[in-house]
Amino acid sequence: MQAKLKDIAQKSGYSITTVSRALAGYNDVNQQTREHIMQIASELGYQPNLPARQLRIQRTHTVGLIIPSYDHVFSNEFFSQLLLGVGDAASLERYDLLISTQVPGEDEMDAYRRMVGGNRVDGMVIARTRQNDPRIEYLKQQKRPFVVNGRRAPGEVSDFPYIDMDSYNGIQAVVAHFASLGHQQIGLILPPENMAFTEYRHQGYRDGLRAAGLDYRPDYVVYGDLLRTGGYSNANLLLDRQPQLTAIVACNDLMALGVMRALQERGLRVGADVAVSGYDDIPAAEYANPPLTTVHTPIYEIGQRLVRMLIALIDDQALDETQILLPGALIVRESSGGQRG
Amino acid sequence: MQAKLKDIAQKSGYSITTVSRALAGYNDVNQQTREHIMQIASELGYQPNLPARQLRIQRTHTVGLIIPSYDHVFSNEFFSQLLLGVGDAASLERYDLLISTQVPGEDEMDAYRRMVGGNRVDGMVIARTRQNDPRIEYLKQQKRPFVVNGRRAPGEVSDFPYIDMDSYNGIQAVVAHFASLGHQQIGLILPPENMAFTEYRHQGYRDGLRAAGLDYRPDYVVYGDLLRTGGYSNANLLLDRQPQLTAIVACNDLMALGVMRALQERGLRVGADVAVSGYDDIPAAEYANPPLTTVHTPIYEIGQRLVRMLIALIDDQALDETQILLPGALIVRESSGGQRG
DNA sequence: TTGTACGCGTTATCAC
DNA sequence: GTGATAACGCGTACAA
Repeated sequence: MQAKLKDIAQKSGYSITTVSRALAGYNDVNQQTREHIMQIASELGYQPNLPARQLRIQRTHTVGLIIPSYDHVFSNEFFSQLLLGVGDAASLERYDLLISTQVPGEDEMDAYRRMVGGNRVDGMVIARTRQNDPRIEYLKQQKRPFVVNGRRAPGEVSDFPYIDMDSYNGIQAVVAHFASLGHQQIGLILPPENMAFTEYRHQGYRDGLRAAGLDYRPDYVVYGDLLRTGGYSNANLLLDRQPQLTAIVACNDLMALGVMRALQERGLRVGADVAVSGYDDIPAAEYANPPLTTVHTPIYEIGQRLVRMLIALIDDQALDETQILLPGALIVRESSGGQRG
Repeated sequence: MQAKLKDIAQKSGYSITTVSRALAGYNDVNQQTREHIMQIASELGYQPNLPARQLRIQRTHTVGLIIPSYDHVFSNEFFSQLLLGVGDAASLERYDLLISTQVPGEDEMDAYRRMVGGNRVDGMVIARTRQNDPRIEYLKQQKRPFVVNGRRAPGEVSDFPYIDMDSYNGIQAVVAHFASLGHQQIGLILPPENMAFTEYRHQGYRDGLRAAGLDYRPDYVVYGDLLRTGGYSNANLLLDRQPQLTAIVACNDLMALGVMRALQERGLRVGADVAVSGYDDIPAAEYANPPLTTVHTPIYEIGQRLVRMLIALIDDQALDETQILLPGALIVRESSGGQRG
């Protein structure tokens, strides 16, 4: 049997109220009384019953995060980093983290309704926004605190707190880098079309080419799936049709690794024959062979900052910044190759 | 304002009791009444208040998992896979997952006391057992359901439900494989000394050598940290002192990737000059250059099965198996090289 | 400084 | 079939 306030009250001779206040640190309780009570509490191994407390104070001290099912497949690295950032920052504020992985068959919104509508969390972290994201509508309508990793697609209004990476800039920097090495035929493997950030990257590519005086060619551009296998198959697709390409910009590191594998199977040297870049800078990028040029994305830090924003919102504190765009840093490694002849 | 039973009761004209029973699917309520009530509930967007329900029925429908702080650093892949397995299986049973990442300063057990003692979860999943693990003692003493990934170290009694991989066998298979290729000087990079599975792997190595008629040499063995950097530095350490080594067995893939990097920096060809193997078979292993020989470990599946075991325990069902040892499968790839001259 | 009384929203027991 | 009523464990206004 678990010890509860009542047990401590009986054993100490004080009322439940006094015990509650003593343990909660109220200063209107006699010092000796408090010590006595705390002594007994620790003897009994007292732990407050959290559901009861939550019901009473209407607060859970918990933030929620739902992992969409399609994320099981790709970008594990992304989610595990985000999760650790979110989890660490939450722990520091003594918040817990409630996770639900959405099961494939189920309506995505059910998980949100249970967590939010069921009062299991004080606020939500949303990741991987898509175009017309229904989760955001729901949370706005419920008037529950939430923060988002990723803004909406270009053209849509992002009227909510978010932290996003400036992937327009990131891809632009990659293209400028390749152009400065003398590349003129630069292919692009985009994320899936319905992801919010896809068009930003597409535009970054376009404008990067223009800034370098190069033409945009639609047949140099394909949509991938953010997986290694997607990089592999799309690189083959691209090279079958456009063998003149000397550089391939992949929109994440996993796809870039797949691209490298495809090149190597074709007997092409990564870097020397075809330059390759990724995006995200996951640990595997540095350890790839050759090491992968990429854009560093501070996912862990984004997770941390998101939670701090969220907790501030929950506590009704004013936020200094509610919409943050983080620049990515270009990391040049050997997969860039050298200056072109 | 959130709709509660009371609101539905008022609007429908029935009592809270009847509303509760109608929504819970009791069959002692009139069919028309039920439909009427369900209609109103959906109009009001009713969602049951979970903390209240939890308090009342003394069940949370939640399983807990605590991520130790040292795991932030290494083996992300391990934890993200485990987490997804746990999360998916939990979702299928309509359980949620409460995560706490232990903050570095805090006493590890505090997180467990809050989760378990605070009645936030019905049971716990424990991962990465260490020698003399205090978490297991605590949960046994609390008489709370729990399942463990990993048994205790050799010599200790594992009197609790677990699923572990048979890493004794796995490493033995690797050594046998290398020996069959003609290797006679085989180095080993172990996990940290205090991890429960370290000694199993050590013994697998020892017995694998003996089975192949090779001598065990303590100076061929070092302890790593399961990180890429640990593999890198330990490979250099090993090769500085024992340049005659022709094969290095690393106890996880990350370290193996670090070993490969060290070899390549020394101008040695992975496979041809020095064979390398890892353990776990994370996705990066297949995509390494050259692809990495390793032992496949079904972490995702282990996570799933652990949760199913745990939920069975919570529901007081009898388990057919409570202690499961899964064999690992040797995956031979190019980092093995070929037959030795 | 301490105690009494009440309510958070739900489910379960019992009577009608 | 349906409805009062109590209880889960806690926090807090108010009174003493």
